[in-house]
Amino acid sequence: MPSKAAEDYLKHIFLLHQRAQEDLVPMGDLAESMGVVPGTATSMVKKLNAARLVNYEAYSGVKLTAKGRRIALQVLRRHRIIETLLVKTFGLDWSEVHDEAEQLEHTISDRLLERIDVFLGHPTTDPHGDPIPSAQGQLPKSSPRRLSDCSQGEKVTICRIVDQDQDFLRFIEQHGLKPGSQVQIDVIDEAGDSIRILPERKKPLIMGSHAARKLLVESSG
Amino acid sequence: MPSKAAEDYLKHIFLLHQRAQEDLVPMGDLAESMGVVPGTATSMVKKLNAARLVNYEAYSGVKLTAKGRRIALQVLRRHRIIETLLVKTFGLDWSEVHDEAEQLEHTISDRLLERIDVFLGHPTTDPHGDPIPSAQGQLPKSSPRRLSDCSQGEKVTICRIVDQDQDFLRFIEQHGLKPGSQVQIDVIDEAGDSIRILPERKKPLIMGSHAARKLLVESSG
DNA sequence: GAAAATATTTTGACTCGTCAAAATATAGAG
DNA sequence: CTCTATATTTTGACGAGTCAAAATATTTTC
Ligand SMILES: [Mn+2]
Ligand SMILES: [Mn+2]
Ligand SMILES: [Mn+2]
Ligand SMILES: [Mn+2]
Repeated sequence: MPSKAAEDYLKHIFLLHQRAQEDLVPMGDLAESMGVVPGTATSMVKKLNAARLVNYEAYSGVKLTAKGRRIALQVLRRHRIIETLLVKTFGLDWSEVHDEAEQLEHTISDRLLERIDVFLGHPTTDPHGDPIPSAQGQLPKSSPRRLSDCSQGEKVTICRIVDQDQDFLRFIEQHGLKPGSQVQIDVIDEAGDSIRILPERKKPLIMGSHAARKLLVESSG
Repeated sequence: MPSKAAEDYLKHIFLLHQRAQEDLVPMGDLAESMGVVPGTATSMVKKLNAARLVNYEAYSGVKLTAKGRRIALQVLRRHRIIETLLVKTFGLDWSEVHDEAEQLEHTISDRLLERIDVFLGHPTTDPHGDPIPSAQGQLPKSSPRRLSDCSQGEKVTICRIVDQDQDFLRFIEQHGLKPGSQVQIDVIDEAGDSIRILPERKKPLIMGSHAARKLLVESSG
Protein backbone atom coordinates (compact mmCIF):
# COMPACT_ATOMS: atom_id res chain seq x y z
CA MET A 1 0.00 0.00 0.00
CA PRO A 2 2.79 2.53 0.69
CA SER A 3 4.05 4.47 -2.33
CA LYS A 4 7.55 4.12 -3.67
CA ALA A 5 8.52 7.34 -1.96
CA ALA A 6 7.07 6.12 1.33
CA GLU A 7 9.01 2.87 1.03
CA ASP A 8 12.22 4.79 0.56
CA TYR A 9 11.56 7.00 3.58
CA LEU A 10 10.93 3.94 5.74
CA LYS A 11 14.09 2.28 4.50
CA HIS A 12 16.17 5.38 5.14
CA ILE A 13 14.74 5.79 8.62
CA PHE A 14 15.64 2.18 9.34
CA LEU A 15 19.20 2.56 8.09
CA LEU A 16 19.80 5.86 9.85
CA HIS A 17 18.45 4.41 13.07
CA GLN A 18 20.81 1.44 12.74
CA ARG A 19 23.91 3.54 12.19
CA ALA A 20 23.19 6.07 14.92
CA GLN A 21 22.61 4.86 18.45
CA GLU A 22 19.91 7.48 18.97
CA ASP A 23 16.33 6.41 19.49
CA LEU A 24 14.88 9.09 17.20
CA VAL A 25 16.15 9.99 13.75
CA PRO A 26 16.31 13.80 13.33
CA MET A 27 14.40 15.22 10.38
CA GLY A 28 17.51 16.95 9.10
CA ASP A 29 19.38 13.65 8.80
CA LEU A 30 16.44 12.01 7.12
CA ALA A 31 16.05 14.85 4.64
CA GLU A 32 19.72 14.80 3.79
CA SER A 33 19.73 11.04 3.39
CA MET A 34 16.68 11.19 1.13
CA GLY A 35 18.13 14.07 -0.86
CA VAL A 36 15.16 16.35 -0.21
CA VAL A 37 14.65 19.66 1.52
CA PRO A 38 13.77 19.39 5.24
CA GLY A 39 10.20 20.54 4.82
CA THR A 40 9.58 17.73 2.39
CA ALA A 41 10.73 15.17 4.93
CA THR A 42 8.48 16.69 7.57
CA SER A 43 5.42 16.47 5.38
CA MET A 44 6.10 12.90 4.31
CA VAL A 45 6.80 11.83 7.88
CA LYS A 46 3.49 13.28 8.97
CA LYS A 47 1.74 11.09 6.44
CA LEU A 48 3.68 8.04 7.58
CA ASN A 49 2.73 8.91 11.13
CA ALA A 50 -0.94 9.13 10.19
CA ALA A 51 -0.59 5.70 8.55
CA ARG A 52 0.93 4.33 11.79
CA LEU A 53 4.15 3.42 10.04
CA VAL A 54 6.28 5.71 12.18
CA ASN A 55 6.06 7.58 15.44
CA TYR A 56 6.85 11.19 14.93
CA GLU A 57 7.59 13.78 17.58
CA ALA A 58 7.75 17.31 16.33
CA TYR A 59 11.15 18.90 16.80
CA SER A 60 12.60 15.63 18.08
CA GLY A 61 12.56 13.10 15.30
CA VAL A 62 11.01 9.95 13.98
CA LYS A 63 11.20 6.22 14.55
CA LEU A 64 9.58 3.20 12.94
CA THR A 65 6.58 1.38 14.35
CA ALA A 66 6.60 -2.41 14.17
CA LYS A 67 4.60 -2.17 10.98
CA GLY A 68 6.95 0.41 9.47
CA ARG A 69 9.92 -1.70 10.40
CA ARG A 70 8.42 -4.71 8.69
CA ILE A 71 8.02 -2.77 5.48
CA ALA A 72 11.50 -1.27 5.71
CA LEU A 73 12.96 -4.75 6.05
CA GLN A 74 10.99 -6.01 3.08
CA VAL A 75 12.30 -3.18 0.95
CA LEU A 76 15.82 -3.85 2.14
CA ARG A 77 15.38 -7.53 1.30
CA ARG A 78 14.22 -6.66 -2.17
CA HIS A 79 17.05 -4.25 -2.68
CA ARG A 80 19.73 -6.68 -1.66
CA ILE A 81 18.35 -9.69 -3.45
CA ILE A 82 18.08 -7.64 -6.60
CA GLU A 83 21.65 -6.40 -6.28
CA THR A 84 22.77 -9.97 -5.86
CA LEU A 85 20.88 -11.02 -8.97
CA LEU A 86 22.30 -8.20 -11.04
CA VAL A 87 25.87 -9.04 -10.10
CA LYS A 88 25.76 -12.83 -9.91
CA THR A 89 23.43 -13.60 -12.78
CA PHE A 90 23.71 -10.72 -15.19
CA GLY A 91 27.29 -9.77 -14.53
CA LEU A 92 26.78 -6.12 -13.77
CA ASP A 93 29.53 -4.51 -11.79
CA TRP A 94 28.89 -4.26 -8.06
CA SER A 95 29.66 -0.57 -8.20
CA GLU A 96 26.78 0.12 -10.56
CA VAL A 97 23.93 -1.99 -9.23
CA HIS A 98 22.83 0.22 -6.39
CA ASP A 99 20.93 2.81 -8.43
CA GLU A 100 19.23 0.15 -10.49
CA ALA A 101 18.15 -1.71 -7.36
CA GLU A 102 16.93 1.55 -5.88
CA GLN A 103 14.22 1.55 -8.55
CA LEU A 104 13.57 -2.14 -8.93
CA GLU A 105 13.03 -2.61 -5.19
CA HIS A 106 9.66 -0.87 -5.64
CA THR A 107 8.65 -2.59 -8.84
CA ILE A 108 9.10 -6.30 -8.34
CA SER A 109 6.18 -8.33 -6.97
CA ASP A 110 6.47 -10.55 -3.93
CA ARG A 111 5.90 -13.55 -6.12
CA LEU A 112 8.76 -12.69 -8.44
CA LEU A 113 11.04 -11.81 -5.57
CA GLU A 114 10.61 -15.22 -4.03
CA ARG A 115 11.33 -16.88 -7.37
CA ILE A 116 14.52 -14.88 -7.67
CA ASP A 117 15.46 -15.81 -4.12
CA VAL A 118 15.05 -19.49 -4.96
CA PHE A 119 16.93 -19.05 -8.23
CA LEU A 120 19.86 -17.53 -6.34
CA GLY A 121 19.77 -20.24 -3.68
CA HIS A 122 18.63 -18.02 -0.79
CA PRO A 123 21.67 -15.77 -0.52
CA THR A 124 22.34 -14.27 2.91
CA THR A 125 24.46 -11.31 1.91
CA ASP A 126 24.51 -9.01 -1.08
CA PRO A 127 27.54 -8.12 -3.23
CA HIS A 128 28.60 -5.45 -0.76
CA GLY A 129 28.42 -7.86 2.15
CA ASP A 130 25.20 -6.34 3.46
CA PRO A 131 23.01 -8.96 5.17
CA ILE A 132 19.75 -9.88 3.43
CA PRO A 133 16.72 -9.89 5.74
CA SER A 134 14.73 -13.13 5.64
CA ALA A 135 11.25 -13.24 4.14
CA GLN A 136 9.98 -13.06 7.73
CA GLY A 137 11.94 -9.90 8.34
CA GLN A 138 14.74 -11.38 10.43
CA LEU A 139 18.03 -9.57 9.97
CA PRO A 140 20.92 -11.91 10.74
CA LYS A 141 22.88 -9.75 13.11
CA SER A 142 26.58 -9.83 13.52
CA SER A 143 28.91 -7.19 14.81
CA PRO A 144 32.04 -7.23 12.73
CA ARG A 145 34.86 -4.87 13.56
CA ARG A 146 35.96 -1.96 11.44
CA LEU A 147 39.20 -2.28 9.53
CA SER A 148 40.19 0.97 11.19
CA ASP A 149 40.01 -0.73 14.61
CA CYS A 150 42.32 -3.61 13.85
CA SER A 151 45.75 -3.91 15.34
CA GLN A 152 49.06 -4.04 13.58
CA GLY A 153 50.02 -7.37 12.03
CA GLU A 154 46.52 -8.81 12.22
CA LYS A 155 45.16 -10.88 9.32
CA VAL A 156 41.51 -10.28 8.58
CA THR A 157 38.85 -11.02 5.96
CA ILE A 158 36.87 -8.16 4.50
CA CYS A 159 33.19 -8.95 4.95
CA ARG A 160 31.32 -5.78 4.18
CA ILE A 161 31.64 -2.34 2.64
CA VAL A 162 29.25 0.16 4.16
CA ASP A 163 29.18 2.83 1.45
CA GLN A 164 27.34 2.72 -1.86
CA ASP A 165 29.37 5.42 -3.57
CA GLN A 166 30.42 4.26 -7.04
CA ASP A 167 33.87 5.79 -6.94
CA PHE A 168 34.61 4.36 -3.54
CA LEU A 169 33.46 0.89 -4.58
CA ARG A 170 35.60 1.03 -7.70
CA PHE A 171 38.56 2.06 -5.56
CA ILE A 172 37.94 -0.87 -3.25
CA GLU A 173 37.66 -3.28 -6.14
CA GLN A 174 40.82 -2.05 -7.81
CA HIS A 175 42.77 -2.87 -4.69
CA GLY A 176 41.25 -6.32 -4.34
CA LEU A 177 39.27 -5.57 -1.21
CA LYS A 178 35.86 -7.05 -2.06
CA PRO A 179 34.00 -9.02 0.60
CA GLY A 180 35.80 -12.31 1.08
CA SER A 181 39.31 -10.99 0.41
CA GLN A 182 42.00 -11.36 3.03
CA VAL A 183 44.31 -8.57 4.06
CA GLN A 184 47.01 -8.05 6.65
CA ILE A 185 47.37 -4.83 8.63
CA ASP A 186 50.87 -3.59 7.96
CA VAL A 187 51.28 -0.21 9.63
CA ILE A 188 48.96 1.93 11.70
CA ASP A 189 49.93 5.57 11.52
CA GLU A 190 48.02 7.34 14.25
CA ALA A 191 49.55 10.71 13.58
CA GLY A 192 49.03 10.45 9.84
CA ASP A 193 45.46 9.24 10.38
CA SER A 194 46.09 6.40 7.98
CA ILE A 195 46.61 2.67 7.80
CA ARG A 196 48.80 0.57 5.51
CA ILE A 197 47.44 -2.78 4.47
CA LEU A 198 48.64 -5.77 2.44
CA PRO A 199 45.97 -7.31 0.22
CA GLU A 200 46.53 -10.89 -0.86
CA ARG A 201 47.16 -10.48 -4.56
CA LYS A 202 47.41 -6.73 -5.04
CA LYS A 203 49.95 -4.12 -4.06
CA PRO A 204 50.07 -2.71 -0.56
CA LEU A 205 48.09 0.45 -0.08
CA ILE A 206 47.62 3.23 2.41
CA MET A 207 44.15 4.45 3.18
CA GLY A 208 42.85 7.17 5.47
CA SER A 209 41.06 6.05 8.60
CA HIS A 210 37.82 7.57 7.35
CA ALA A 211 37.84 5.12 4.45
CA ALA A 212 39.08 2.26 6.65
CA ARG A 213 36.09 2.78 8.89
CA LYS A 214 33.83 1.81 5.99
CA LEU A 215 35.35 -1.65 5.64
CA LEU A 216 34.08 -4.24 8.08
CA VAL A 217 36.18 -7.31 8.78
CA GLU A 218 36.29 -10.54 10.70
CA SER A 219 39.34 -12.39 11.93
CA SER A 220 40.78 -14.77 9.36
CA GLY A 221 40.91 -18.43 10.22
CA MET B 1 13.27 11.33 -21.10
CA PRO B 2 9.60 10.39 -21.51
CA SER B 3 7.78 9.46 -18.31
CA LYS B 4 6.45 6.00 -17.63
CA ALA B 5 2.98 7.15 -18.56
CA ALA B 6 4.24 8.66 -21.79
CA GLU B 7 6.02 5.42 -22.66
CA ASP B 8 2.81 3.51 -22.18
CA TYR B 9 0.84 5.89 -24.35
CA LEU B 10 3.39 5.55 -27.13
CA LYS B 11 3.32 1.79 -26.87
CA HIS B 12 -0.45 1.67 -26.97
CA ILE B 13 -0.60 3.98 -29.96
CA PHE B 14 1.85 1.72 -31.74
CA LEU B 15 -0.12 -1.44 -30.98
CA LEU B 16 -3.48 0.09 -31.85
CA HIS B 17 -2.06 1.39 -35.10
CA GLN B 18 -0.76 -2.07 -35.94
CA ARG B 19 -4.02 -3.84 -35.30
CA ALA B 20 -6.21 -1.34 -37.13
CA GLN B 21 -5.41 -0.49 -40.70
CA GLU B 22 -6.30 3.17 -40.10
CA ASP B 23 -3.63 5.81 -40.34
CA LEU B 24 -4.78 7.69 -37.26
CA VAL B 25 -5.66 6.15 -33.91
CA PRO B 26 -8.87 7.70 -32.51
CA MET B 27 -8.62 9.19 -29.05
CA GLY B 28 -11.47 7.04 -27.82
CA ASP B 29 -9.63 3.84 -28.70
CA LEU B 30 -6.47 5.10 -27.11
CA ALA B 31 -8.27 6.12 -23.93
CA GLU B 32 -10.00 2.77 -23.68
CA SER B 33 -6.78 0.88 -24.31
CA MET B 34 -4.98 2.92 -21.65
CA GLY B 35 -7.84 2.55 -19.21
CA VAL B 36 -8.31 6.28 -18.79
CA VAL B 37 -11.10 8.72 -19.46
CA PRO B 38 -10.99 10.31 -22.96
CA GLY B 39 -10.06 13.76 -21.72
CA THR B 40 -6.99 12.32 -20.07
CA ALA B 41 -5.82 10.82 -23.33
CA THR B 42 -6.33 14.12 -25.09
CA SER B 43 -4.22 16.01 -22.61
CA MET B 44 -1.40 13.48 -22.66
CA VAL B 45 -1.42 13.32 -26.44
CA LYS B 46 -1.10 17.08 -26.59
CA LYS B 47 2.04 16.83 -24.51
CA LEU B 48 3.43 14.08 -26.70
CA ASN B 49 2.64 16.23 -29.70
CA ALA B 50 4.51 19.17 -28.19
CA ALA B 51 7.46 16.83 -27.61
CA ARG B 52 7.33 15.75 -31.29
CA LEU B 53 6.69 12.15 -30.37
CA VAL B 54 3.32 12.02 -32.10
CA ASN B 55 1.35 13.93 -34.68
CA TYR B 56 -2.01 14.85 -33.33
CA GLU B 57 -4.95 16.17 -35.27
CA ALA B 58 -7.83 17.37 -33.16
CA TYR B 59 -11.02 15.39 -33.69
CA SER B 60 -9.21 12.96 -36.00
CA GLY B 61 -6.64 11.05 -34.03
CA VAL B 62 -2.98 10.52 -33.38
CA LYS B 63 -0.02 8.74 -34.95
CA LEU B 64 3.59 8.25 -33.98
CA THR B 65 6.46 10.28 -35.37
CA ALA B 66 9.67 8.42 -36.22
CA LYS B 67 11.01 9.38 -32.81
CA GLY B 68 7.85 8.23 -31.04
CA ARG B 69 7.92 4.97 -32.92
CA ARG B 70 11.51 4.36 -31.88
CA ILE B 71 10.59 4.76 -28.25
CA ALA B 72 7.49 2.61 -28.58
CA LEU B 73 9.58 -0.19 -30.04
CA GLN B 74 12.11 0.10 -27.27
CA VAL B 75 9.39 -0.22 -24.68
CA LEU B 76 7.95 -3.20 -26.52
CA ARG B 77 11.39 -4.77 -26.63
CA ARG B 78 11.80 -4.30 -22.91
CA HIS B 79 8.38 -5.68 -22.21
CA ARG B 80 8.88 -8.81 -24.23
CA ILE B 81 12.40 -9.55 -23.12
CA ILE B 82 11.30 -9.17 -19.52
CA GLU B 83 8.36 -11.51 -20.03
CA THR B 84 10.72 -14.03 -21.55
CA LEU B 85 13.05 -13.76 -18.58
CA LEU B 86 10.24 -14.19 -16.08
CA VAL B 87 8.95 -17.33 -17.73
CA LYS B 88 12.17 -18.96 -18.90
CA THR B 89 14.46 -18.14 -16.03
CA PHE B 90 12.27 -17.64 -13.01
CA GLY B 91 9.51 -20.04 -13.90
CA LEU B 92 6.58 -17.69 -13.60
CA ASP B 93 3.47 -18.70 -15.46
CA TRP B 94 3.04 -17.06 -18.87
CA SER B 95 -0.45 -15.99 -17.87
CA GLU B 96 0.84 -13.86 -15.00
CA VAL B 97 3.90 -12.12 -16.40
CA HIS B 98 2.18 -9.39 -18.36
CA ASP B 99 1.31 -7.12 -15.44
CA GLU B 100 4.73 -7.50 -13.93
CA ALA B 101 6.39 -6.65 -17.24
CA GLU B 102 4.05 -3.68 -17.61
CA GLN B 103 5.87 -2.13 -14.65
CA LEU B 104 9.37 -3.42 -15.18
CA GLU B 105 9.48 -2.19 -18.78
CA HIS B 106 9.84 1.34 -17.39
CA THR B 107 12.29 0.55 -14.64
CA ILE B 108 15.10 -1.46 -16.17
CA SER B 109 18.12 0.38 -17.55
CA ASP B 110 19.38 -0.10 -21.08
CA ARG B 111 22.52 -1.63 -19.71
CA LEU B 112 20.66 -4.24 -17.70
CA LEU B 113 18.30 -4.97 -20.55
CA GLU B 114 21.16 -5.82 -22.86
CA ARG B 115 22.69 -8.09 -20.21
CA ILE B 116 19.39 -9.91 -19.89
CA ASP B 117 19.15 -10.20 -23.66
CA VAL B 118 22.57 -11.80 -23.76
CA PHE B 119 21.73 -14.05 -20.82
CA LEU B 120 18.65 -15.29 -22.67
CA GLY B 121 20.57 -15.80 -25.90
CA HIS B 122 18.86 -13.03 -27.90
CA PRO B 123 15.33 -14.43 -28.01
CA THR B 124 13.20 -13.37 -30.98
CA THR B 125 9.75 -14.04 -29.56
CA ASP B 126 8.27 -13.78 -26.10
CA PRO B 127 6.28 -16.49 -24.27
CA HIS B 128 3.08 -15.46 -26.08
CA GLY B 129 4.76 -15.68 -29.46
CA ASP B 130 4.97 -11.92 -29.83
CA PRO B 131 8.05 -10.86 -31.82
CA ILE B 132 10.77 -9.01 -29.93
CA PRO B 133 12.02 -5.86 -31.69
CA SER B 134 15.79 -5.74 -32.13
CA ALA B 135 17.91 -3.26 -30.22
CA GLN B 136 17.88 -1.16 -33.40
CA GLY B 137 14.11 -1.17 -33.46
CA GLN B 138 13.57 -3.67 -36.23
CA LEU B 139 10.42 -5.69 -35.81
CA PRO B 140 10.77 -9.04 -37.59
CA LYS B 141 7.61 -9.03 -39.60
CA SER B 142 5.67 -12.08 -40.52
CA SER B 143 2.04 -12.46 -41.43
CA PRO B 144 0.74 -15.64 -39.90
CA ARG B 145 -2.86 -16.67 -40.50
CA ARG B 146 -5.55 -16.75 -37.89
CA LEU B 147 -6.69 -20.12 -36.61
CA SER B 148 -10.19 -18.97 -37.51
CA ASP B 149 -9.16 -18.73 -41.18
CA CYS B 150 -7.84 -22.24 -41.53
CA SER B 151 -9.61 -24.87 -43.57
CA GLN B 152 -10.98 -28.15 -42.40
CA GLY B 153 -8.47 -30.96 -41.94
CA GLU B 154 -5.45 -28.66 -41.96
CA LYS B 155 -2.58 -29.30 -39.55
CA VAL B 156 -1.03 -26.13 -38.15
CA THR B 157 1.36 -24.96 -35.46
CA ILE B 158 0.22 -22.30 -33.03
CA CYS B 159 2.74 -19.48 -33.12
CA ARG B 160 1.17 -16.60 -31.28
CA ILE B 161 -1.64 -15.63 -28.94
CA VAL B 162 -2.73 -12.03 -29.36
CA ASP B 163 -4.52 -11.41 -26.08
CA GLN B 164 -2.97 -10.79 -22.69
CA ASP B 165 -6.02 -11.65 -20.63
CA GLN B 166 -5.09 -14.00 -17.79
CA ASP B 167 -8.18 -16.13 -18.00
CA PHE B 168 -7.89 -16.55 -21.73
CA LEU B 169 -4.21 -17.51 -21.47
CA ARG B 170 -4.98 -20.06 -18.80
CA PHE B 171 -7.72 -21.49 -20.99
CA ILE B 172 -5.29 -21.75 -23.89
CA GLU B 173 -2.69 -23.43 -21.73
CA GLN B 174 -5.13 -25.93 -20.26
CA HIS B 175 -5.92 -27.13 -23.75
CA GLY B 176 -2.30 -27.40 -24.78
CA LEU B 177 -2.35 -24.56 -27.24
CA LYS B 178 0.81 -22.64 -26.32
CA PRO B 179 3.03 -21.33 -29.11
CA GLY B 180 4.76 -24.30 -30.69
CA SER B 181 1.94 -26.78 -30.22
CA GLN B 182 0.42 -28.53 -33.22
CA VAL B 183 -3.28 -28.86 -33.82
CA GLN B 184 -5.53 -30.17 -36.54
CA ILE B 185 -8.70 -28.42 -37.63
CA ASP B 186 -11.48 -30.93 -37.17
CA VAL B 187 -14.77 -29.25 -37.96
CA ILE B 188 -15.64 -25.72 -39.01
CA ASP B 189 -19.16 -24.83 -38.02
CA GLU B 190 -20.05 -21.65 -39.89
CA ALA B 191 -23.59 -21.48 -38.60
CA GLY B 192 -22.56 -22.18 -35.01
CA ASP B 193 -19.76 -19.62 -35.33
CA SER B 194 -17.34 -22.14 -33.88
CA ILE B 195 -14.45 -24.40 -34.75
CA ARG B 196 -13.52 -27.85 -33.45
CA ILE B 197 -9.82 -28.59 -33.11
CA LEU B 198 -7.66 -31.54 -32.17
CA PRO B 199 -4.64 -30.64 -30.06
CA GLU B 200 -1.74 -33.09 -30.06
CA ARG B 201 -1.87 -34.41 -26.53
CA LYS B 202 -5.06 -32.96 -25.12
CA LYS B 203 -8.71 -33.58 -25.72
CA PRO B 204 -10.53 -32.11 -28.73
CA LEU B 205 -12.20 -28.79 -28.03
CA ILE B 206 -14.66 -26.42 -29.61
CA MET B 207 -13.96 -22.70 -29.52
CA GLY B 208 -15.89 -19.71 -30.78
CA SER B 209 -14.50 -17.94 -33.79
CA HIS B 210 -13.90 -14.81 -31.74
CA ALA B 211 -11.43 -16.76 -29.62
CA ALA B 212 -10.01 -18.59 -32.65
CA ARG B 213 -9.20 -15.24 -34.19
CA LYS B 214 -6.78 -14.60 -31.36
CA LEU B 215 -4.62 -17.62 -32.17
CA LEU B 216 -2.14 -17.15 -34.99
CA VAL B 217 -0.77 -20.18 -36.75
CA GLU B 218 1.61 -21.33 -39.46
CA SER B 219 1.36 -24.43 -41.57
CA SER B 220 2.99 -27.43 -39.95
CA GLY B 221 5.92 -29.05 -41.65
C1' DG C 1 -30.49 19.07 -44.32
C1' DA C 2 -32.08 19.19 -39.57
C1' DA C 3 -32.24 16.53 -35.32
C1' DA C 4 -30.29 13.07 -32.56
C1' DA C 5 -26.53 10.24 -31.24
C1' DT C 6 -21.75 9.82 -30.57
C1' DA C 7 -16.96 11.34 -30.10
C1' DT C 8 -13.79 14.69 -28.60
C1' DT C 9 -12.10 18.59 -26.15
C1' DT C 10 -12.24 21.88 -22.37
C1' DT C 11 -12.59 23.28 -17.75
C1' DG C 12 -12.02 22.88 -13.00
C1' DA C 13 -10.66 20.02 -9.42
C1' DC C 14 -7.94 16.60 -6.93
C1' DT C 15 -3.64 13.79 -5.04
C1' DC C 16 1.23 13.12 -4.73
C1' DG C 17 5.76 14.50 -4.01
C1' DT C 18 8.39 18.16 -4.23
C1' DC C 19 10.77 23.17 -3.45
C1' DA C 20 11.44 28.06 -1.75
C1' DA C 21 11.05 30.93 1.65
C1' DA C 22 8.91 32.60 5.84
C1' DA C 23 7.81 31.52 10.64
C1' DT C 24 8.96 29.33 14.73
C1' DA C 25 11.18 26.35 18.02
C1' DT C 26 15.35 24.55 20.22
C1' DA C 27 20.19 24.52 21.47
C1' DG C 28 24.46 26.89 22.35
C1' DA C 29 27.52 30.89 23.73
C1' DG C 30 28.50 34.24 26.57
C1' DC D 1 19.55 34.17 31.48
C1' DT D 2 19.56 36.34 27.16
C1' DC D 3 20.92 36.52 22.60
C1' DT D 4 22.34 34.20 18.53
C1' DA D 5 22.90 30.22 15.63
C1' DT D 6 20.84 26.16 14.05
C1' DA D 7 17.06 22.91 13.23
C1' DT D 8 12.36 22.27 12.19
C1' DT D 9 7.84 23.30 10.65
C1' DT D 10 4.56 26.00 8.00
C1' DT D 11 2.86 28.17 4.03
C1' DG D 12 2.17 28.75 -0.72
C1' DA D 13 3.42 27.14 -5.05
C1' DC D 14 4.41 23.86 -8.75
C1' DG D 15 4.17 19.76 -12.43
C1' DA D 16 2.47 15.26 -13.40
C1' DG D 17 -1.36 12.48 -14.16
C1' DT D 18 -5.79 11.80 -13.45
C1' DC D 19 -11.36 12.27 -13.23
C1' DA D 20 -16.08 14.45 -13.62
C1' DA D 21 -18.81 17.02 -16.05
C1' DA D 22 -19.74 20.74 -19.26
C1' DA D 23 -18.98 22.45 -23.93
C1' DT D 24 -18.29 21.56 -28.54
C1' DA D 25 -17.48 19.04 -32.81
C1' DT D 26 -18.55 15.25 -35.88
C1' DT D 27 -21.29 11.57 -37.65
C1' DT D 28 -25.51 9.19 -38.27
C1' DT D 29 -30.31 8.88 -38.95
C1' DC D 30 -34.47 10.05 -40.87
MN1 LIG E 1 14.24 3.06 -3.79
MN1 LIG F 1 24.14 -3.44 -1.23
MN1 LIG G 1 3.84 -0.17 -18.82
MN1 LIG H 1 3.78 -10.88 -24.44
